[in-house]
Amino acid sequence: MVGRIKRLADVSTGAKPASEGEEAQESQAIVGLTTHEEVYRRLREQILYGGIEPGSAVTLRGLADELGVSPMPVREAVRRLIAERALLLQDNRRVMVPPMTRDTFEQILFARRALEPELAARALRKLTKKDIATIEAIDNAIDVAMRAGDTEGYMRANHQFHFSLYRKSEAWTLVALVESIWLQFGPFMRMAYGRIGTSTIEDHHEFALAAMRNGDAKALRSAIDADIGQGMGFIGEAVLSRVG
Amino acid sequence: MVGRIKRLADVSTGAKPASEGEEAQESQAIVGLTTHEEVYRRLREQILYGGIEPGSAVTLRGLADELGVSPMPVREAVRRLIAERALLLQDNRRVMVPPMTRDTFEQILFARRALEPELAARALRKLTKKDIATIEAIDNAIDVAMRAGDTEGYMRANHQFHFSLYRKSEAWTLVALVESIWLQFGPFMRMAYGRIGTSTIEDHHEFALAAMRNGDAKALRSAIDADIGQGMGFIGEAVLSRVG
DNA sequence: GTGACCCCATTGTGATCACAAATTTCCGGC
DNA sequence: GCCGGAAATTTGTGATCACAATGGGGTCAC
Repeated sequence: MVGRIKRLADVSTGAKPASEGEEAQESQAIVGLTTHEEVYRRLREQILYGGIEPGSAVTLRGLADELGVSPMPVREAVRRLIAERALLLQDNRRVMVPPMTRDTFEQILFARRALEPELAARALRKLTKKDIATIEAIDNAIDVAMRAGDTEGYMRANHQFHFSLYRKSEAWTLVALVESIWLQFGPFMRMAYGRIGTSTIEDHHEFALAAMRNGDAKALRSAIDADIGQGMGFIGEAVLSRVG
Repeated sequence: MVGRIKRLADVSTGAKPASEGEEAQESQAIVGLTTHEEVYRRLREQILYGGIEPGSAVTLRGLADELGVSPMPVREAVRRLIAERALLLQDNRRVMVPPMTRDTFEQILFARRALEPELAARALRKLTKKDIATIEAIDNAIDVAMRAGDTEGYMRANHQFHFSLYRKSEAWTLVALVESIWLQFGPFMRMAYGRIGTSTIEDHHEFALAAMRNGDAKALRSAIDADIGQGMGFIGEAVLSRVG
């Protein structure tokens, strides 16, 4: 059953079918993927874009039935996400989306500011005009989703904005660290935007784009840093006021 | 077969049986651990302390036979380590300890310097006299192992030195990031010391300990930073001269 | 002697079954 | 009516089986 191209049962996951293009090969590339890998990506997206509420439990057989596969590949996908700290294995051996605490949140903020501006600066050196145009297009998509109040669309586009930049750095080790970090605050971003809406967002992407055009590493660093500070401040205010 | 206390076949893994004490509960706590967890810890240690040569392949059935368990828990343990980037799943679907490249090495160095001094500084605020004494004892063990040319003993003690400090910060999210990073350069540390020996090591632990005693965060930060720079420089020189 | 092709062993992947622990539900006693 | 305990269900864990793909080794043709 390895290379067999078996489509997963097409459940309503809330994920847009093929509007990605971000994960290098997305819509067309189900071919050749293991079931485990496909389950992993689905779950990952659900977590990253807030499809699963923090604190809510996740069961192996439940997911397996939902996706129309045996519990086996689900087990591996879930294990993988636990290792990435996107899911939490409790002492009960039950799995859930980890709740956010003020401490964790602050650490995530620190790690983001320590790593992401650097990634942006490294990417800058390899950025072509075409790359910048692509990122500009993504930023436009962000604006559209934002004005439309499309929370998930906004989150997808925002993720794309940052990572299509970071990936240009080709610093895969650092990118992997940052991806793991994003997985950990994704659900809360969704909670925040779900409460307050996307219309009030004021990101620093324009400054970042200007810095890219000018090849100004220092300015790009501050723009990314400011964007992180602003975005995380927003999330923190919206969510942490009532949580730990 | 869950809670069953089934000792794994006692294979010669090169790992000292119960000299740890570092992972909070080590020797006594096999009780109640899942087989998967136990396999994971064994593999993790082997990788962390250089028991497996970089580039060498790892097979599920091979490990399963070696450890006297079914391939199942091994699969999960390996998946987990792949997610932590301690192992690499190749396109062939074969698993190996990832080779080191100059780029990866440089990124690891950057990440370490960005995160570990901060962890040390955060730990400093919560450090008791007793904690410092413990760390001092570990540093003595480092000296002993170093002079004895006991490479693995040195690596274990060195790991303990850093993480018994970092863990005091209680910044678990950041500690997890750093643990993942250490897993990625463990095998190369071993290669380096294997080639050049441990007798020439000149760490900055004394400065770090002095800073701890004085409660001097700034000095502790520089000591840790210097220690990282020195240690990684040593590894880089020994290994990267002939690799990519 | 060398190269290509085919066969077999090895290995990862997925499904199913068996079991234990934890949770939930339900019933009886107070 | 409420609380406690026992039974049943749910759920994670581990083993075994089946299958496909990759890799290696051997053989045959030239």
